[in-house]
Amino acid sequence: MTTLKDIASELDLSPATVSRALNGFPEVNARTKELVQKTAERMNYRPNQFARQLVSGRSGMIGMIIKSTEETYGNVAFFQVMSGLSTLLAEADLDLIFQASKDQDIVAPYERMLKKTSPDAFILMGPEKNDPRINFLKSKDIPFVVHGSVDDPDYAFYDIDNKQVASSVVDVLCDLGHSRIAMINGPEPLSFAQERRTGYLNSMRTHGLTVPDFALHHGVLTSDQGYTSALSLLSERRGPRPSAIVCASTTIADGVYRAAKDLGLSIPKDLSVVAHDDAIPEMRAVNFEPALTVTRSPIRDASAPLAMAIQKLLEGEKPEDLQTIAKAELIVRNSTAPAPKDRTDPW
Amino acid sequence: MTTLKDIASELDLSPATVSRALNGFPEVNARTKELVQKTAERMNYRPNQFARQLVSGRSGMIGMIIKSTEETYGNVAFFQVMSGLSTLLAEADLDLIFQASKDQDIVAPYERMLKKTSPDAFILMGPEKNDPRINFLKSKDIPFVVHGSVDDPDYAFYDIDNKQVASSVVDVLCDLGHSRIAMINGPEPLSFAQERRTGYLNSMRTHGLTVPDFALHHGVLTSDQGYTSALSLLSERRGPRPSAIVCASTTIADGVYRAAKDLGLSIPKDLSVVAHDDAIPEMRAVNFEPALTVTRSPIRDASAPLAMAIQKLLEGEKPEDLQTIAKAELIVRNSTAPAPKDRTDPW
DNA sequence: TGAATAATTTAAAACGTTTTGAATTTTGAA
DNA sequence: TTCAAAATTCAAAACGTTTTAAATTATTCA
Repeated sequence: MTTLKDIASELDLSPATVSRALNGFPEVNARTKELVQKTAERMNYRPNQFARQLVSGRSGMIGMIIKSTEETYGNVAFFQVMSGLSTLLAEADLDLIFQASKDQDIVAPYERMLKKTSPDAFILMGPEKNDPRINFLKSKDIPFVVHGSVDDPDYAFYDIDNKQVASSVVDVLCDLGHSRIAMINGPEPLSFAQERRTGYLNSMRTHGLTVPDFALHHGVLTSDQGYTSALSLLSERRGPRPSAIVCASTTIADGVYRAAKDLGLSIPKDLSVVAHDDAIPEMRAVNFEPALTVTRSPIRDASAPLAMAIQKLLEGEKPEDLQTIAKAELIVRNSTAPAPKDRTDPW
Repeated sequence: MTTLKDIASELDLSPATVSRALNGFPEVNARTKELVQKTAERMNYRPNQFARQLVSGRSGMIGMIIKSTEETYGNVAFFQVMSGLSTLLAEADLDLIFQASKDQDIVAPYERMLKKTSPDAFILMGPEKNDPRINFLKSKDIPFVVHGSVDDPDYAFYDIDNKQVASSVVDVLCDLGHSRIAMINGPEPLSFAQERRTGYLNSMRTHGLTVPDFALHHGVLTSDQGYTSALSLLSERRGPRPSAIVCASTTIADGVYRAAKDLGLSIPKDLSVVAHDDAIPEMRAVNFEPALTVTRSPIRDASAPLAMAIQKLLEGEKPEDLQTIAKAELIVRNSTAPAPKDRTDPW
């Protein structure tokens, strides 16, 4: 291991000058700078990060913690973001520390990581209402960026406009004459699901439509969940069946398609289906039969704004100035059609 | 931030003693030890990891690098291992650094990470024949554990017995009277696929059976890949169709099921199907219709032996002594049956 | 040529631990 | 009591950078 001192004594310079030469400080003579760089190269010098961190107080690491669950969709989505993020951060010489935790106390792994590795910032996924992780990081004054948003946020975040996602879809369906529009939403505690519920309910109300309790389902984003919920919605046990279903994801829509098929219902003749499309590979809305109408916002698009926000935060920018809300794109395909003539009456 | 020195001067001790007291050295007086610990607690002392790393030369981090691709199956599998691993490593106070890389040069991200964060060891997934990453890490003398194995390994690894996976399945099918047994295998360059190919070919030969070129497919582990390959195998364009297909994963099997259905073939009456089951959630072999016969070895089972090997390596144990090969369990369900009477003749 | 100024380099401190080798205190036996 | 041995504590060095404040050298202008 060659050190700064080695180079210094080799060239009869002081470590200070060598340090400055290598870090591109302006006050060092052009000739010496070049000489130092050449020598460092020749002696195969690699700065010791530990020493650097000790004096700078910065680790150059970004923490990312997830609850370890068995839910593939969430993991795939998470992985997409994490992969993109790690690539972008690497360009800024930042590394990602990942931790899956089974801990009941969702703050504990943050404390542990902070003690152990002192990440310079965190990326936090899937915020919930009054999220203790957010409160914790605020109280410790650790910079963080949230994927998602909740509670009138004063922190840095990237999110899609989930209210718009839900309401735009309701608008489209109403224009087609639907009035019994059901929703199979994501997990209740998650903010995106709450936002979409609000958007959905608001838009329904605006159109003068009511929503009975049984028409709004919450659950994990799996095909089976979609199947079960759709079966319950379409069985007519609790009232006339919806003429349209709004799905939280393409996986949910997949289950809805299966249920419709099993019940002998044709999409879109008997039932219109719309979903939000996170653009997870291998669950492509275009490949559905019939092709699925969606609001689309690839989840991997989150990586760039999150990485950007992290870097700006580290440069000292204020969290409030690092909030991004993306609009989702509406793509009408073949899973939506005018409501069946005999089924336009509201609930 | 309270430091060792703060505690020392508070108690009129030397930093050395305080350090030893907190790290449980035996030569420190029991009373002082307790006193120091109490005071550290009271003053909310947190050792500075950077300083610690500087003197110990260890980062306490484990690197994990993956090629960023668009293939969900690979990602889900990877994620399973990584999640389990991070949880287990955390218990040993080790953190996982993750990096997805688009770099053409697959060694480059290792060099970068080594320079930047100096992980104490790496975990390497999906080894290929003559893998340059392995050579690189060996040349730099960095400890590493491989998930998978290749080239008569002299390094630490965890792998399942892939030859056995393939051959046991061929044995079962032969016992059922099958002689035209095709295989839809994983990506050609990956060692597990090569091992399974060898096991499959050997076992076929042992049973006196030949394998025409067109009966052995390589490709990514997706349902669509399974569908396409199965269609080609079952179309009889290149010869009589197989009476049994061996699949590299449950996702492949899913595609095979779809193809059989589309061609009006019944499983297992017309076609037997077997797969290897990594136990990825939401692709459950039991839920197939008919339930899928598999060799089973949950990919998450890799976490524990990998984590263990890492720790032992860091304790100085020799890589050659840290090799684990797990046998897969054969579970016969309803997707296998005796070969159709009129189709027992070999290719 | 000399003074003033600008450009470059330096020595030393700092970051907060761990560890080495020496020094001090305590204990036990004579 | 005294001395050797054991137990405990200490001062200082080491880890390899960055940064501050001072010192040196080079340049410019009169």
